[in-house]
Amino acid sequence: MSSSTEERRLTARGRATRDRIVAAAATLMYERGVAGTSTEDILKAARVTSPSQLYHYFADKRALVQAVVRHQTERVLDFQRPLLSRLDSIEALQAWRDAVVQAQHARDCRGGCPMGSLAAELSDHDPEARAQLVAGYAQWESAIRDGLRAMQQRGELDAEADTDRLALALLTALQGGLLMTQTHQDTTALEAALDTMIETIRGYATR
Amino acid sequence: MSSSTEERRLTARGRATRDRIVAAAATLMYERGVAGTSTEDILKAARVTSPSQLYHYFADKRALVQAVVRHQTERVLDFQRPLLSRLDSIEALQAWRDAVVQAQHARDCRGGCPMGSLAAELSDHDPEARAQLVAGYAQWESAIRDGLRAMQQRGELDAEADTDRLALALLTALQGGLLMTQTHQDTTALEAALDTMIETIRGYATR
DNA sequence: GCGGAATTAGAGTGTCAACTCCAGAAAGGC
DNA sequence: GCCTTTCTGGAGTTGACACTCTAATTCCGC
Repeated sequence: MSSSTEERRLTARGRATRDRIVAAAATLMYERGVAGTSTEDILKAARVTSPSQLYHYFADKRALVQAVVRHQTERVLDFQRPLLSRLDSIEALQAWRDAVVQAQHARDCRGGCPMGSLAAELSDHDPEARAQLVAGYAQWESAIRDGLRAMQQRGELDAEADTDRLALALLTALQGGLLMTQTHQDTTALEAALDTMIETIRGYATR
Repeated sequence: MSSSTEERRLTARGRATRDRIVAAAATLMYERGVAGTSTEDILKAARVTSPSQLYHYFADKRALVQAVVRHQTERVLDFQRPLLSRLDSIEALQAWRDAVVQAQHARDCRGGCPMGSLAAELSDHDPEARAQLVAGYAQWESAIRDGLRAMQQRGELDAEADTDRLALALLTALQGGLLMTQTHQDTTALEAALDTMIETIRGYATR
């Protein structure tokens, strides 16, 4: 009973195949949705020969899905944190915006947010997955908030700016923008949403 | 070959059962997702006794899904348009915001946006459904834009306010807010996103 | 090296979902 | 009324998918 899901003792090889399964599942579920990817396809993609291996590491598909949620949360935060941790100006905020927009183009505007697509599919029917996603969003939100607060403490932002609310609004606009990017297959909505949010934040700039 | 999907001649009874099928499918797919609802469940909910009836009106499940997309788009716009068409002040904009937030509470913050959930699930793999959704969002966006322009023409909004961009940003923030509402099971993110957007718009108010 | 645990193999099972077929009942058109 | 088309009923088919079982193999600590 180490972490939330008790992980039995894993040998190096065991961990490797477990990781391969999660990574393959994450990729496929991102591309085809959770319901749209079969365990068989996952095994094939992970170069694993037998279903018994999957069920050796996971109780059932739901448990695997939860591991995928954790995996994707980690990936997103690993991408976001370095950009957000050094927010020291409106320009840095715009650099973050540009990086996000560019990341969408890099994947041809398909797939949306790795967390957001899981959220849309799972929130209503998988309480554990939902809880994981809420926790992930909380981390993301606080990374943004920390960035804004850093700006504020540097004196770039007015002291009365509500960084909590702005961070949440920014994250929310981003989620909407990523969904719209996926549907429209272009980033104009994402750009409009982020730019308008940044415009509001700029309104609090001390200049 | 009348409309996009050729509709054969339908008798009154035929149209009635077809409508019942679409309505039942829409409800179930909204609650359980498209992949999560079986044709069998749809038939049961629509009080239709045989699968042959479903396949009499729809070529396959995909075709039914597209009808559901149209159905939901219409429902959303029917709810939104009356609120948006009489935007004549910042207060009216806030009334719209309140109505949207309240609608989420009315459904216990579950389900998200009827169009957004379909968009997340279908955009990447059903081009026809995606096209329908893009068209639906365009209508929604222009309803918002018309409202903002009306405010502008009344002199409530500065002439240099970019209503096109603001409308798109508002819709995008709303989509993100509805997704976050679904995941968090509360409306704080939705409120933060919409309020921040409205704050920006207020910045253009001539007062 | 040896004992026990972790890992892998692969065939198999039961269920369920999408879809089909054919025949019978209702309903218009004239 | 009759003839054509629409609509409905219900049994059936096919495939896929999540998951199981038993047994073999590898690994690790000692």
